[in-house]
Amino acid sequence: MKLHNTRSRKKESFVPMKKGQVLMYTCGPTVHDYAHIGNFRTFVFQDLLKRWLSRDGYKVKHVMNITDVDERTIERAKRKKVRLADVTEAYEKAFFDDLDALNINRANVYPRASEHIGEMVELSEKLIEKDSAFVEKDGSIYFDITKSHNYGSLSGKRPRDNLRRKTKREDYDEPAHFVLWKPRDEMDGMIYWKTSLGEGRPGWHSECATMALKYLGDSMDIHSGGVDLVFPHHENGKAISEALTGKEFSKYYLHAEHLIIDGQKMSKTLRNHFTLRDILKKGCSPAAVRLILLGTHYRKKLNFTFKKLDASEKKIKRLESFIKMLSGANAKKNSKTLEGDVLKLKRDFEDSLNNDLNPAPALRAFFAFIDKYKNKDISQKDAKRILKTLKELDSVLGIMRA
RNA sequence: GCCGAGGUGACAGAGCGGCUAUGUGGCGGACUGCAGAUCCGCAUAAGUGGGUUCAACUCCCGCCCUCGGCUCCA
Repeated sequence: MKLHNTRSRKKESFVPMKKGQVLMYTCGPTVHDYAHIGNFRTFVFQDLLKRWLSRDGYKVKHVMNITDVDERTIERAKRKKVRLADVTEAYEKAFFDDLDALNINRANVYPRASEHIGEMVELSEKLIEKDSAFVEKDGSIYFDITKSHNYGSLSGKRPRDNLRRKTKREDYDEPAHFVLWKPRDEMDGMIYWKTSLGEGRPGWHSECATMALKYLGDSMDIHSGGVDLVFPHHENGKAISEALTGKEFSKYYLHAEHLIIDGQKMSKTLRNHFTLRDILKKGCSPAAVRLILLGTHYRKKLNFTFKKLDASEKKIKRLESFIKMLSGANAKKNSKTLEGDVLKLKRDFEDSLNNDLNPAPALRAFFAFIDKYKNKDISQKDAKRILKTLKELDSVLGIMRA
């Protein structure tokens, strides 16, 4: 199986650290609001990856964090004048409901940032000890990127490149040290923790490094998220972890391109910012949404349109009516071509997904197979064989109703 | 300034060095009391200039154009 590694910018053969086992960490939602359809593009891609690895015989240990302490969650709680937990618990629940709707398999662990404050404090202290971090006058703790020998190697960015751009402005501050710990701030209201570092709260980048270390150990096989996380989030998480352990943070980095709506970037001002709920309210099936999110290769921008949703809906209906038809199959003769077609379907399906999880040829093979048999008289025996095959492949696609 | 993606028929969107992609829409037909669904058939293609080749939409080079990222972000 080949996967595109962001770090090398090449497709590489996938070989996990330990045979038969995959350790995977994916960046989860910030529970300040309902997750939008673009978030789910990434999560569905990761689900496909996980399902494919599982089918390939790997035992996958998957950790996905829940970011429940950050500017946005705090902002939301302040505006609604409720406790932080009231906001984050509600949206976390909504997130899991949405995962179920899209038939996304659960991770093994969903650690919350708020429950790992102690570990993040410890991490900051260790980094100070190692001289990889420093304390500012106001009590902030920054990671010193000049101490990281390969900072920028994941994203391909050299801090110098930004220097030129930034110097055009006044607020230029180089190098781009990033914050590990923020001292208590008036803006945060009552949200802070009393720790050995003083009162404050953690910075976002500490979170993934800390929880990955705790639940997966010093190194993992796959770290994944949306492209926007390549820099700075994953670059920083990598720098933190590697400064601490001296070991490679992750062997592979997989990043999903963004979803756009009608050719435009999703944004609230353009009023094209959709949550999964918004879309399902229009009456389409969750399976059709999943099929759209699945259908475009993860490294290409996915152009989401309602026209496409209609086409997707029709495809799901075609699949469902075919399955219904199978239950009534009672032809006398068995098909002579079926066995060969099943083998070809499986082979095409596997070749396609083994090639950096390319879904298009796999889906094409899947639906072409259905189209070939939907108008044929099928025996009961053949119907069983067909259904078994479709179900087997759907353990990866997840678009059939159970 | 730096890094990256892409230009295929009305639209969306694949694969492939020679063989009809496919879907939506359109057109013609079948079926149906009408509609819908379904089925059969038809049309429309490869930004631009060169190169490699017996053969290029597919490989190589130049040009044009579009788009994305560069410490809020999946």
